Amino acid sequence: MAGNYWLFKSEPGAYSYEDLVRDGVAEWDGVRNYQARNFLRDRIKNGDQVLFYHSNAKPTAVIGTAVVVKAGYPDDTAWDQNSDHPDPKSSPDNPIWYMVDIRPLDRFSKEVTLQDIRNNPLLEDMLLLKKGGRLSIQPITEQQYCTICKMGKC
DNA sequence: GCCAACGTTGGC
DNA sequence: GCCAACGTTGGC
Repeated sequence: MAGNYWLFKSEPGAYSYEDLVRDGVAEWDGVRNYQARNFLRDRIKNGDQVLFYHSNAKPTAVIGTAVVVKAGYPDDTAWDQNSDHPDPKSSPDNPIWYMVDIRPLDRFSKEVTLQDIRNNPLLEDMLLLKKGGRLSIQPITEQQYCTICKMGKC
């Protein structure tokens, strides 16, 4: 299988890996950044594998893996005024924002912290480490994915 | 809580 | 189309 690999960021206070395990399947909604939207809409496919990263956490780290179970489709929370992130410019007829569904795979027995990633020369090219690597959805390589999985002993 | 680095908005 | 102001992200 020639799927793609991604890193999804989430603030654990908003939605943690534990929440994903509890829910079983999560709609990855609320992404309001065009670059990330393009990935969600055009590139992320069923079966793609995902590293789940906790940002704004102690420590900031990759917690586990997940798999995409539904490719990009319109984010209907955008036109729900009661949602956490409504956008009046988006509508069912003309959706601006997209989301995917993911399901948890393996929780790491050891969190892979940002510092661990920095310290591994194999991972020096990751967007996460670049200045301004704030994108909440980042493409990663298979090698980067596998390296981090091994570090997390999953 | 601070602040650097971005993205977005809006006046012109 | 430029760019200043503003909001957000996210590490520390």
